Amino acid sequence: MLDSVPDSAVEPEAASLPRIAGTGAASLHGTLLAQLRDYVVEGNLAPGARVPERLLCERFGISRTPLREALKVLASEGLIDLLPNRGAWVRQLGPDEMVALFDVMGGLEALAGRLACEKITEAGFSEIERLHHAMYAAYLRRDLHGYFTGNQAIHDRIVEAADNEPLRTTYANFAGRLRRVRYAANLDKDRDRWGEAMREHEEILDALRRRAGSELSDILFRHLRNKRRAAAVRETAAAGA
Amino acid sequence: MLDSVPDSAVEPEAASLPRIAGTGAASLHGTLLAQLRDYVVEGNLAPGARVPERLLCERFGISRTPLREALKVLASEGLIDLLPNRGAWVRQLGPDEMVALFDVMGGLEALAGRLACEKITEAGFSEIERLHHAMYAAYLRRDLHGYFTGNQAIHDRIVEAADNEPLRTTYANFAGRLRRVRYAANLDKDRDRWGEAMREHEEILDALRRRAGSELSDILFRHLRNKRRAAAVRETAAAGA
DNA sequence: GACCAAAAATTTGCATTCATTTTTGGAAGA
DNA sequence: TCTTCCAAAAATGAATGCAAATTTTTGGTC
Repeated sequence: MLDSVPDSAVEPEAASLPRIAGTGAASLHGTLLAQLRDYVVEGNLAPGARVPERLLCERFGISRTPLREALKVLASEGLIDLLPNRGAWVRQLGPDEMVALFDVMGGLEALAGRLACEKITEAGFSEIERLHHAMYAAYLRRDLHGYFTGNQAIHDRIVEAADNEPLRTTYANFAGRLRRVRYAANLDKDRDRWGEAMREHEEILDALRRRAGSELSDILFRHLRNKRRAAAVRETAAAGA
Repeated sequence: MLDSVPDSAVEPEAASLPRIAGTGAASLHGTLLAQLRDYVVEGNLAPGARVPERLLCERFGISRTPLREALKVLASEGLIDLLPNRGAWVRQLGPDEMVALFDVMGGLEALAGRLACEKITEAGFSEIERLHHAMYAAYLRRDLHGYFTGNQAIHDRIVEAADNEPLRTTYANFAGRLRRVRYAANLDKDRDRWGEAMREHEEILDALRRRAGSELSDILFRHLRNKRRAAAVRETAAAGA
C-alpha cells in the first residue's frame, strides 16, 4: 500500500541521466565525500584514531553539516566507525575482519572473472594478455613495483571487463578498505609466494582465454586466498611487534 | 606521511566495542536510517518518485538535518538517487540494472555457499536440511507462499553459515535493492521453472552435504541466473504493459 | 605522590536560519 | 490557443545556534 505521502509524478529524465550522486561523482557533496574518503584511505589518519571534525572542517573550508553527512556515508562504507556522542574513529582491522574482507574480495573477483568470460572482447583480452606479459617481465627482472602495478592493472581490467556497475562500486569499496594492507611487501622476502602467484596468473590468463567462467572463478578465489595468506604473515608479524 | 592533523591517541575500547554505527544498529541516527530504509524498501514510495523531504520530516518528527544525513547514506546504498539541487528520487531499476544486480547477488550467494562449506556445523546443516524438506513439502502441495518463505530462509541460512559480517551486510544491501522484484510471482504460472528450481535446490543441498565448495558456488550462481530469467519475464511483461 | 570528585571546556547531535537554485503560476505576445 | 517570459513560491544546500553529552582540567583528600 502506498502510504499517505503522495507519490509525486515519476521523473522522466532521471532514468536517462547519469547516476550522479549514488557513489558521489560530481556535485559539491560528492566532491567532498571523495576528498574525505581519499584522505582516510590514503592513510592520513592513523587506524584507530579519532576523526577530528573541527580540523577537517577548516582543512576543507566547509561547515560541519556537509562534513558530517560525508562521515555518515564513510561509516556506511565501513571506513570509519561512528560512536554515539563520541564521534568518528578510523576503523581498525583486526585479523578476523581482515580475513573476512579478503574473502569477500575473493568472491567479488571470482564473480568478475566469471562475468568477464561472458562479456570480454577480443581487444579486451589482448590488453590483459599484454599486461600479463609485462608483469611477467617485471617478475623476471625482480622488479617488485612493476610487478605490483601490473598485477593491480590486470585485476582491475577483469573487473572492468565484467561490465557491471554495482560490482565495480562494491569492488572499489572493499579494495579501499583493504588498501592499508600492502600485500606486495612480502613478495621480496617470500620468493616462493611470488613464483606461486605468477603461476596462478598463468592459469588465470589461460582460463580467461578459454572463456572458462567457472574455472576462472575458482582460480581467482584461490588466488585471493593465497594472497591473503601471504599478507597475513606480515599482519601477524606486525601485530606481534 | 601523516598529515598536519595530529593523530590522536588510539582508542583502546573501540576495537572490542560492538561496531554500533557502521550499518546503523542502535543510536538515534541509526534508528532513523533503518526506519527510512525500510520505508523505501517496503515500497511506500513509488519507484521514480520524488522523496518528499519535508513530509518525511513531519512523519518521523525530526528536522531536516538528520533526515538529509540518512538520505545521503541511502543514496550510497543505491536505494535512491540524489540529483544536485533537485532532491532525492526513489531509484528505478531498468532491465539492465536489474540484470547487473542479479549477477552480483549470484556472486554473493556463490561466495556464501563456498564459505558455508568451510564453516557450517552439523547442526547448521541439519537446520537447512529441515528447511529444505519443508520447502519441498510446500512445493508438493503447491503452496507458493510456503515455498517462497522456505526458499528465502534457506538462502539466508547459507549466508549466515558463511559467518562473514561484510558479506552479510553487502548481501542485505543487494537483497534490499532487488526487493521490489517479486521472483515468486511467476512460479504459479511457470510450473516448469518451479520444478527446475526445486531440482536445483536438491543439488544445492547435496553439494552442501558433501561440503563441495566450488561446486556449490557454481550451482548457486546458475540458480540465481535462472531465477533472474524467470523474474525477467515478468519485468519485461510489466514494462510492455 | 596517587587517587577521586566537581567544574570548566570541548564536542556532539539536532534544530533553525539564510543564501541559491529550481519550480510553479500566470501574464504578455505571437 | 499555444508559446515565451518573468515574478512569486517552494525546495535545496550549507552555515550557524543551542542544549545535552563527553572529555579535560582543576582542586582536594587520603
